[in-house]
Amino acid sequence: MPHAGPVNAASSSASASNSPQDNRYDPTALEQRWRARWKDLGLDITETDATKPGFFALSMFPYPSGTLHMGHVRNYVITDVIARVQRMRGDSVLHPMGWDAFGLPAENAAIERNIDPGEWTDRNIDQMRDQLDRLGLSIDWDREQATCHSDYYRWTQWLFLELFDGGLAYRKNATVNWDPVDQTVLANEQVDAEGRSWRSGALVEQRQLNQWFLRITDYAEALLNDLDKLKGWPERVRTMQANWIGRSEGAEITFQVEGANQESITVFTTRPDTLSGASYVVLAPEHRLVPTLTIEKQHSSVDQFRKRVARLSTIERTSDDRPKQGVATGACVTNPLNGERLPVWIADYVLADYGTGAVMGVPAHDQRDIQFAKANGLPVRQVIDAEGAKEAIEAGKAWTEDGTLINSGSFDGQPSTQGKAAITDHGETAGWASSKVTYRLRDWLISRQRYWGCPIPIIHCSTCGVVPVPQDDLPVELPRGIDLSGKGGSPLSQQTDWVNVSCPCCGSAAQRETDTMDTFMCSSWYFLRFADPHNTKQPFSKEAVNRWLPVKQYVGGIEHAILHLLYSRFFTKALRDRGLIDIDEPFERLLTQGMVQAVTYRNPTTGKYIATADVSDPNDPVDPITGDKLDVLFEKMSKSKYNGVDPAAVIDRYGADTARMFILFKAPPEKDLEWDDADVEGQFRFLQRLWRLVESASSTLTNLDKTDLPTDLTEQEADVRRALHLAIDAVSEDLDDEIQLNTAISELMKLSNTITASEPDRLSPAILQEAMSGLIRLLAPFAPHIAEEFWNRLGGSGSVHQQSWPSVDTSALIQDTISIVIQVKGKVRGSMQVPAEADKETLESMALSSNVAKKWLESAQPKRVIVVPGKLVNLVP
RNA sequence: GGGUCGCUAGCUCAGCGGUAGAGCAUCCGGCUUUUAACCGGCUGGUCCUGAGUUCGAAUCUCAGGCGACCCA
Repeated sequence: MPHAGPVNAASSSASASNSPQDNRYDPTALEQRWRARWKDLGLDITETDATKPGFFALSMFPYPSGTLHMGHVRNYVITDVIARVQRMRGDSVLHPMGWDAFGLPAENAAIERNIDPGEWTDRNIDQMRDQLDRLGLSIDWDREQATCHSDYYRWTQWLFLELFDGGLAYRKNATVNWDPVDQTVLANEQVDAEGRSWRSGALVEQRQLNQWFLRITDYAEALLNDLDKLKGWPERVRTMQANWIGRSEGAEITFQVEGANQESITVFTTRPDTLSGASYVVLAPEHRLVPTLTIEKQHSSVDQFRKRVARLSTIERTSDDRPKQGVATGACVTNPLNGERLPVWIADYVLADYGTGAVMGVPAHDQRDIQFAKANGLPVRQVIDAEGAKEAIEAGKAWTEDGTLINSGSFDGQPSTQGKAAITDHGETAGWASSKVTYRLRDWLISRQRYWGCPIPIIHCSTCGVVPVPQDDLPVELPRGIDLSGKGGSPLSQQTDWVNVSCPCCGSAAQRETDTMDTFMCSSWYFLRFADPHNTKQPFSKEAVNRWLPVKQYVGGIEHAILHLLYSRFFTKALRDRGLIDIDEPFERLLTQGMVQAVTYRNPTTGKYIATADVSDPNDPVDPITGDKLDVLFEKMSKSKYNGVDPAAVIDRYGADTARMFILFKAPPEKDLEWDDADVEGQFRFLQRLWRLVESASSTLTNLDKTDLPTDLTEQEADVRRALHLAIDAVSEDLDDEIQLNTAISELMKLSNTITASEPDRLSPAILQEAMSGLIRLLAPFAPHIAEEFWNRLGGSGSVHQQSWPSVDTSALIQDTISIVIQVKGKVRGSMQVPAEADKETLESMALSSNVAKKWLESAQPKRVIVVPGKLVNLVP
């Protein structure tokens, strides 16, 4: 902040009652006072009145890092406005908060500073709860949950066992993503497009390990199809999920391997219509047949190649702009359609766990195949013809569009779209093909080789095998007070006292599972627990879930478009199939809020960021050391870019209401928001203007009770009423469907401008009462503290937050006389005042006799007159 | 390469066939011992470009440009 704040700290002795001498806006004292009052009144406690409609407003719960940042503030304030409005609209609102409290930062803090991760986390939770509280969020803290507390995670374990019982949790040996920095495996969703860990940013390696998975692929079809039901979700999130699931229709085709052994290779292809154009078959280097098929002479080059590929990430292997590499195995197969001999290669761009781990190479009609064929001297044969196809292929570009089959024997002349089914059917009859649907989605790898997570409730017994911990023995508590090094395998495996148990089945010596669960497991069901937070018999009752779920409005960051949102949808469907709940989608409406950004200064030569404080002239920023001109950018707030703004500092200076108003006004919720100190000041000034308006109104008003409106309104009074009801209409509109909190606030500004301009002391008390009562109620969800103060100063009864949302009186919108535009040939040339109910004929004759017509038509009769009642008259000469 | 979204005042955004609008900033004045704060007022627009539809286009259509995001 560049200069001292405007807040007068000396007047903080205000009491909860109206005090006339207290005429400065002092947010700090005022906000504390009202929050204490609300707490006493229990305003934020969830109503249990089952006759009211239930409304579940939920923010994505945070990781308790200990410090609240602006992104959190934006997230929770948006949800809070929605929750408060919905309460005023008469719903019973559930607005809870919790902590996604397992995870690596706690463990790393423990390793670096020798602090117990549990204590560290609890301390952070206390700090963050205090910080959140200062924002004036109407959160029901009685329902708070922390995923790292055993009264929560015992139910995470219980649900794991449910999934295990249903065959949805299983263990397998697989090639998995290994994060070398965090020393643990990761799910596919947790590796970004560049092959980096979503948390540590480290390049992920591949390892062969025995791990726990959840069978999310069983739900691939349902997760894809039900996206259509999610009308309240942003289109792009649905598209991202659909792409991630990656359904593709095609066929499996079996090629017989030549020679003595009876082996065959099955490939998956989405283009069975191009089978005649196959000029080779490629196996993933990891494919199980590679050792058997490779001929003697090729052994060493194949082995070398396999070792080299093992070091590459999936991204590196499949990226389009990288040359495709491979080696021949020396084996050959027969094309079942035309009997041709095709060589078998292995190549980096074929992945073992996608499809069958083998593909047919059709260079003319697949871009990666043509690159591979060109690099390795393999033939290219066109089998689909269309305008421009031949030329494209000759230019080295695969023709992937539809066309007509050629060079395909009896299938020649068929459209390729029909050819797909025709060739698959033919192969099905002959026994070498079958139609098949595959997905890009893989099963969810949930094992983590870390300490601070939910223990997987499994016991390994040498006689009984994998044995679930009996549900009555839950929770399997994490051992506390252990030594964490951060090196070498799962920390739990070194806790011999904890690991060694007797088998629940046979009683012989056995060992606990020492991996913990992916923290996304904990967050995949927390919304259900909020419905029934204190249940000690089960994770939640069906009745409670039916009362509150699905979440009516979910608010959070776009970064979870796939991760958390896909996992939670899967959990919901799996738990429904286990009979535990009745809903099949957890989140009815989703709002993905944009980032909070702030200005950064970067030296384009060195690439280094310069702190704002070190930039002497923001209009001409130069590097204080090198003197280079700096680039000015807006980027997400972060420590490394020196552009973070601490919410606590803003609240200290301006109060929570200003912070809320700013963050809501500055950009629509879905868009990125650029922090600007000047605009924060602007919001503070707006609240001060309201303060003065209330001051001046208080001389007229002694209470806000509704009284009868006068029958004859002055023009000014009619204007005020119209402004009020227009504002009610506009703000209400902004809260439905597409949530536009920024424009809602600008409507409040317009309304307050109109009331102020009309000189409140000249309005009759009933008009002023209606206007002020309406304005304050509209303001209440956005700036809850100051609105409460206003409500009380003007003698309103009870709390403003217990009032009903104002409703529109359409009669107030009607005007006696309105302004009508006169156009000549579509150009606006003037206007006239007419009675609101004037009909077309009247309007036409009035327009024709107007000065405007005389001036622009020059006494000529117009050929055509277009009259739009209430809007305009257009004279066309 | 494909898809989605966007381009309106210096900035952030409304408006989505019928007179281009808010907030902030700028500028000028008032108040003030000064600074800050506050008050009042005025500016400010090829609505990205081009073509089309229409009596009339920021708004609808097409083409292009630029930018963001997602996918390949």
